[in-house]
Amino acid sequence: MKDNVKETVRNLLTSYLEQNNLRKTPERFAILDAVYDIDEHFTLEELSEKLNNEERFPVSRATLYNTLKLFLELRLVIRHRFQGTTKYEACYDNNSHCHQICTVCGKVTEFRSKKIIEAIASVRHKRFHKDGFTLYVYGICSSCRANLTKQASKRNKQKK
Amino acid sequence: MKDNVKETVRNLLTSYLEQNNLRKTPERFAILDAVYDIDEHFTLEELSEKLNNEERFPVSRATLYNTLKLFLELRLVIRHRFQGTTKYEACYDNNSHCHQICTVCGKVTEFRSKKIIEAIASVRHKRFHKDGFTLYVYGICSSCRANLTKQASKRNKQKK
DNA sequence: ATGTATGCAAACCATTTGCAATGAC
DNA sequence: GTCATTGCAAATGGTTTGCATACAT
Repeated sequence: MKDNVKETVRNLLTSYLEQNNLRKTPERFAILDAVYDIDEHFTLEELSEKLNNEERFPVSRATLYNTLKLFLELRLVIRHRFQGTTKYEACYDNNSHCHQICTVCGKVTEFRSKKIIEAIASVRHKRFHKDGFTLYVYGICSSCRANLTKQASKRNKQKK
Repeated sequence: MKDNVKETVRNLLTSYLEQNNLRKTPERFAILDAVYDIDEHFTLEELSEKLNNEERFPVSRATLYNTLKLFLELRLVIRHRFQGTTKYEACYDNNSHCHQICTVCGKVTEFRSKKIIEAIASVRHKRFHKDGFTLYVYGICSSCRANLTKQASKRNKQKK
């Protein structure tokens, strides 16, 4: 992740903590840094490992949950629930991509579409100040589709 | 939900079960009917209550989970994970609305946008056959925003 | 008759909670 | 010194699993 983004989110966190009389603990900043060093989806487990290894800042599970909750409220991260597993993702300066999910194998791919972003931005909301979005497009990937076709023709042969 | 929709999804389920040598149990059809009688998000708990009361078809928790899983695969329902709670929703003939979520109070509202639907439909995917989407637009609702402003000015007074 | 589906109860496991110790202010 | 925050361990609760029974085919 770009350094200026990391700096910006650190500043966002700092001012939020100051304005709300919360404490600027080293844990919080270590976790924020780690989150913004990952360029993709990650599980809490993976984040924990990253903080434990890599000469970083080991943190308890409870603190990880607490801090990610704080970041969620601040919209510094978003949380996805893909097929049973929970994944997080840094979203500041990174909230404009869409997710394509195969409903058979569960594979998640990202894509971008200027048209979609503009369409979402153009919607006027009543009594609501919008600041981000998550789009999941569901379907079947080509390899799963091929498998399904194969299975179907197999079944037909058996019947004959 | 419109009767012709209920009929259509019953047929979809029937042919899927037949094609895959699965059983057309009364439970499955009772659950499908109940799901398509609810016009909004619902929890598994609420679905269970609906089946228990209302002269319907009481079904065990395990079967509910099994059956909803089947419906998810068939894309007869979608599953949302809102702020800790899991909600389901009938999605056949009902998959074109978007969700607006307040990140402070968690309130979820639906909205529709032809422009967004068209933008999503217009995207060409590589090796992927799209058949539905879920859009969450995050932000702050006006009442939460008002509260935040109130709190902030309170804090400022205290400091003086 | 066969094997899938159901229902119960137990197991699971990610997440939350309670509380004592720590440390930011 | 005060009180928010951390970390541990225990509790929670939604979801899954195993297995005996029921029943669709």
